Amino acid sequence: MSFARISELASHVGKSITVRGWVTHLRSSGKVAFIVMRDGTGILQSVLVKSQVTPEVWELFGTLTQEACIAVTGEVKADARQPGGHEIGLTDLAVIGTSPLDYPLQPKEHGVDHLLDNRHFWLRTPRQVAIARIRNEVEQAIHDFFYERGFLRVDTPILTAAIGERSGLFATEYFDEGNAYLAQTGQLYGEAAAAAFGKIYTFGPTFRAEKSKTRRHLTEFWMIEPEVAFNDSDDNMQLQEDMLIFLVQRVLERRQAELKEVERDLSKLEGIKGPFPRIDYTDAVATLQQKGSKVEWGDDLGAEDEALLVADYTTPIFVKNYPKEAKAFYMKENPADPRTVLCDDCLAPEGYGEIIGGSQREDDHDKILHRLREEKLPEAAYDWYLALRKYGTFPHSGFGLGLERTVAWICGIQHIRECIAFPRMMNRLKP
RNA sequence: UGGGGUGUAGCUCAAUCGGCAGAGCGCCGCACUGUUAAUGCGGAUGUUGGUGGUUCGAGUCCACCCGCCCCAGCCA
Repeated sequence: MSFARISELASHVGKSITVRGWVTHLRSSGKVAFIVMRDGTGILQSVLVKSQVTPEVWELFGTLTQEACIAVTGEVKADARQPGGHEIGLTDLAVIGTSPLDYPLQPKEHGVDHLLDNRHFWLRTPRQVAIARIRNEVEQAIHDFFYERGFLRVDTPILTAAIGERSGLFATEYFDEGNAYLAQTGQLYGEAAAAAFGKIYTFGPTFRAEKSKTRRHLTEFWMIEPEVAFNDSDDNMQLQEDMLIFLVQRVLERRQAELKEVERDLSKLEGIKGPFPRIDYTDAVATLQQKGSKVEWGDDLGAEDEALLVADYTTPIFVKNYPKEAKAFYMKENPADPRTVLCDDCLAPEGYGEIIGGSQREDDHDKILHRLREEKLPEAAYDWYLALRKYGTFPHSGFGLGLERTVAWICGIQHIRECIAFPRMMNRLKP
């Protein structure tokens, strides 16, 4: 007996083959019956004609339920009516795993709470499969992008001492060392690695114990953080732009079927070309004030302000050189305006908001120590980080790309919880 | 943590002014040889999120609590 995946059926037309998978739909017209099944590579309909199969097979069909795992055997026929272009004329049927009648998901609309409670089953639906494949394409494209450009991937620790961003930390006991914290960023390690390897990137999970309940936040999310020795802030933005264009192009080239499944407006993605506008924070504030915003110089830009700015553009935009107070301690002071730092937020179009935060890093030992103290951060935990500024300090820049936010934008998905297999949110630790 | 919603059958929702708790899907039975969320006919399915209160009478009004959703803040 020879087996095939649904995606491979084109090369088996006219032959008898066995396909294994899970029942998604059952239809019967008395003497003709249909089984629609899924195997992860596609959707396949098999046809049973009562007069052409054994009574045992016909009877077995009657016992099938949604999500039963089955093996169907029969001749592969080309059939233009079918989604995958093929159909099986069933001659034999076997049940690999039965499925009771109380399967929680039906082929119809469900509420999001129910879907999240049943995320382990929700993943089986066509839209979720498409999103997962696009995410996978984006991940692979990121690796390819950096590999082709001579970057080294560095895997940074997940258990850390208290370093990183200012917002909430997840803590756990760590032997005699006191508390360990789940990493909020790999950046500081990335900076150390950049002095060893020149161009590096990290790709890993990060954790924020923020009580955020918005469509753009998860407590556990995946971040990609390149760090490049001798890149200044402008080089940094160029790298971000090149990467985003590369990612969008790759998905357009290789994931047309999945983009169609998630009903993405392709013209929006096809319009993603450089150069992306680079707007100075100070100019952005002036523009926003003209548009009626109450924002004042020195404030961080809120979601409403960001949306107002982005509305004029069809590509991502950079907002650069924010006031020092609004940003992290490690960002380099702007020589042209010391009230500000050399940084950028990359805002995706269509209201998807910030997908990248980047900056040139402060490379002056005394300045960064001063900022550390201003922020009242635990100086001892940063001793090795400060030493990077002592032994061969170097100009360098990097950024953090939020993977789920990027996938949400590329897919046109409203909430990033659908862009990761098992989302972690304030109120979701299961499944 | 604040603001705004919402909670009724397994799921998605309806229930007029406070007056017999309903529909579709799914499920069960029957019919049907080409269905695409098949169709037609028949059937079973309820602690109306919880606790109290008002009332002759509460899914509906009031109070408190709980869950969930959306928005904001925090950020990627």
